[in-house]
Amino acid sequence: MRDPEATRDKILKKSGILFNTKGYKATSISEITDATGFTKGAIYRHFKSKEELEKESLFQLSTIMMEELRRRIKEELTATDKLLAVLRYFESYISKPVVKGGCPLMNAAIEADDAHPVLRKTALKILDILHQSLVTILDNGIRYKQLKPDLDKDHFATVVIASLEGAIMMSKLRNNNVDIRRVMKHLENQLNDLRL
Amino acid sequence: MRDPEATRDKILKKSGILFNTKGYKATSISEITDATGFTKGAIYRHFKSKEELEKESLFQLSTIMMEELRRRIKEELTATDKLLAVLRYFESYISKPVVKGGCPLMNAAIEADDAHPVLRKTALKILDILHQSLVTILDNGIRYKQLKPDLDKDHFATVVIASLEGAIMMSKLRNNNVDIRRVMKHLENQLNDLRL
DNA sequence: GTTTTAAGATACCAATTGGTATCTAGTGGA
DNA sequence: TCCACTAGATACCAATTGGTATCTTAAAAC
Repeated sequence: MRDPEATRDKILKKSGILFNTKGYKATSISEITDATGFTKGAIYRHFKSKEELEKESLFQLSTIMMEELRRRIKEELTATDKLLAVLRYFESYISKPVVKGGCPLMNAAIEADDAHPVLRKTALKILDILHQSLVTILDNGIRYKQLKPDLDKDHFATVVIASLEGAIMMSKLRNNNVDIRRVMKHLENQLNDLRL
Repeated sequence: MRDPEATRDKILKKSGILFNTKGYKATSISEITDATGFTKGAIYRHFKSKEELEKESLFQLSTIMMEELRRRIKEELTATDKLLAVLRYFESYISKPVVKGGCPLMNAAIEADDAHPVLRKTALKILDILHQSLVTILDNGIRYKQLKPDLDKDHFATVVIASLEGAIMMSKLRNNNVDIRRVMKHLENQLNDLRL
């Protein structure tokens, strides 16, 4: 009956959804006990404070997100197709999100200020990983003569991440995918200009 | 000594800063009394609930933001220069923000979910106003033969807003203006492609 | 100068917050 | 089979939350 690992997982999973939809500060321990069916005792056995639970949850959310993203990237063979897969993945954030409540990176980044150094550091790490994944794809694209050798990888990666994140915010607010589609189309055009 | 209008203004101004930096839910009434020097009695005389204060604060923040933006747009004569002024304005969000804590639109949009319909509605309104300002500039640019007549105004406006908002998030998180600069350069290039 | 109005201070409220100490009971090892 | 361990439940804590009722006092109206 008892399965401490499963308990921990369930707490992480349910709290992750709550944190990502309602916000970290705005989610209380009692909401997590309601969602999981466990009591405070169980939560504080597995996590030493709410702050630690927030950090672990965010890390888990970003892991889910990045794993799914990597999976989709791997499925494609050329740099162009891999980048298109990234665009499609971000669009799916609106229509059928892998994690509910929008992009965990964005949510944590907005909520994290100087008073939440733990969230901020974790968000920074996610952003770096995401940026690096894009740079790697671009790098390989150049190496295998699929993309123009003189393209500015960091520049392009930043533009892609910024516009996709902004578009997710807009589409979530407007509750449709018009904005994310427009941005996708724009990035597709940019990408075409980079092809050899 | 007593000046109810000034009291209201001070409450709005100070709470606006707090809401925009710490978040709406995360800012308590007592923090606002500390920041303003007024008591709860004063606050609840001028605002019937915290939710109403949040709405009024956000509205005031967006008004400040849009007024400054319009001022800068008006200073320029051509559509291109007006759009460049918009880009420069968003960059100033990082270096010397008109309102502390990042873009009020983004902050409210991220925090607002189904549980905060008031914030959400206000954020939607701000987004629409911002979008419309850009469209108007583009429209005039076409009318006065400064921009290509076949450009997709809504498309371009969406791309500009999305990438700038995303870039602000990234630059605020990284605590530098590398990202916003990259995005600005990108948008400047886009803009050049639209010129006649 | 007195009265009326309302701005803002004070004192309270129940509910909720994150956190802890203690207790109960399920489980693996001997 | 019994023991030791620990997962998780229960019961508590002080502090804080948003909100309200009441009181005081500054200022406008007469």
